Amino acid sequence: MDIKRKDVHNSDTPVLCQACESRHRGVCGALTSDQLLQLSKHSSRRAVEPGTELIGESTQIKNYSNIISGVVKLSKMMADGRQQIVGLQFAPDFLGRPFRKENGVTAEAATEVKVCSFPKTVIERMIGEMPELEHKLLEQTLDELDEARNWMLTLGRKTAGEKVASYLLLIATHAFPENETDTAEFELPMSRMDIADFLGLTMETVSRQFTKLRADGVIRITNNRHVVIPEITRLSDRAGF
Amino acid sequence: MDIKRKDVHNSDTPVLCQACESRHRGVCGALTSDQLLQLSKHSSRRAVEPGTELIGESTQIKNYSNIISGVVKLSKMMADGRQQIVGLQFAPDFLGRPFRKENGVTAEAATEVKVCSFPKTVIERMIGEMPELEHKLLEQTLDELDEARNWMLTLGRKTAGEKVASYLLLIATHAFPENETDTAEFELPMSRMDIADFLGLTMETVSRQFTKLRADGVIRITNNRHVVIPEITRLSDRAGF
DNA sequence: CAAAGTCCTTGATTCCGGTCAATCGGAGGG
DNA sequence: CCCTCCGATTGACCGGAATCAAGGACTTTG
Repeated sequence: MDIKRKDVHNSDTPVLCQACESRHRGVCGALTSDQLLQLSKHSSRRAVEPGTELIGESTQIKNYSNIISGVVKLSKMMADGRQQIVGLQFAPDFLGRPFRKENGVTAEAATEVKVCSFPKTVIERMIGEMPELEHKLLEQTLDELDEARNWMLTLGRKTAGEKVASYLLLIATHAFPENETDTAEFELPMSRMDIADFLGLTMETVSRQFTKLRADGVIRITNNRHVVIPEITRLSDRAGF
Repeated sequence: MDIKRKDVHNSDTPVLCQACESRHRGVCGALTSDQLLQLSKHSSRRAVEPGTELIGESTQIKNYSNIISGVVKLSKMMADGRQQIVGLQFAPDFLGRPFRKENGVTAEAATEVKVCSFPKTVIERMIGEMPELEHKLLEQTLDELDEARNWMLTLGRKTAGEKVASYLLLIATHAFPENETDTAEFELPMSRMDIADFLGLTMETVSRQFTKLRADGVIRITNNRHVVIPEITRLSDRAGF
């Protein structure tokens, strides 16, 4: 596993987990600063490169993590290699399946990812002691369930064109949580293959749909990853809602 | 709304909610008998016919329910009428989206359904007071999320044949939670159209796949709804895992 | 029992997206 | 600079599921 030295802290030194102070959706948003300090004694931060497997589908879970930055893809694979990405997680989401030994999905870094991890035992004890923490977890889980169900509509009933438009809107929304203007500009966090695995399509079909959006003047792409959407309402018309 | 008289109780009379005593996954499994009695004062039971809408996609939620018996389908619809069933709920699941005014999906009775409902205000107060209740909710929500993600793999990556086999296995599993033998026999809780909407297919394709399974001797069907699967392992080979 | 209705099945044809294969283009290395 | 590598694009063709259209089985109604 590839760990950048500068981002690694010895897990015995008390480190204030910075991710947990800032935003609303991470596990630690529910904690007081005292509790945070407690947790920090057991936490360790690290940064990993794109492609690094953070959690295996049927490996034992030894620790839970908060995502500090980057995008994590959750995926499932069939015996013959067919793959489906079943969710994306952004900072400051919580990573891990509580109350189970295995978590049923593979978590893999899509971009460079920084995480802040705690041992399973510590976090599960804290859940038992602090109802606010469990409440936070319930809220995130309910949000993830809503997202999963939204995506099921996309997978089951949308055309390739609508799927790609929906994907771009999803990423644009996460890149600019409260965008006022009608223009969006961002880096795609995933390869064409990953996008295909997320949309239940092939790489080639995704590529053709990008080409069509480009030809129609709805989007502009440079370096394969950098996207500009001048009028995002024009794109959402194509997503089919 | 069609309510069978004999199943309706006046919500002012204290009624012990029987659904809540028996099984493990409903909300009330976490409650003591005293708490149950409390809740019963505000609960009302009713039975509805197949097709009855229990919760609208964007209607205000006034109450939450436990499913006592029957199957409830959760679905989403696009502006042009395309529909996707995003989940099935069986007794003793909890029905409703806590902490939100709207719940984003339509809940509709697939079979005859009996539910036990409580006002939103009562249950949300109880959640705040009783951590066990919130824990129960978190566990159900996590299970539903696992199921949703499993189904995303089915929707995105399986063929029509594999989808239908997966559906039959899902229903067989819920009909016989711990089936020892290799034979399964049950009633399909949904029409061909519903199954299609669940699998992201058309009615015709579902029908053809049933015909093929019948021709291959994997299943037997009578009255369109009654299914016998002599060797369920032979079916799961076709589901693709 | 006929008529109508609902749900399901079957057939003929079309078309969207998959498959297979060639090519492009930027990044990096000798 | 050429060469290779890798991801993305493009093209030709194919196939699985959708679409359109009948027809069948069963139930309900008068």
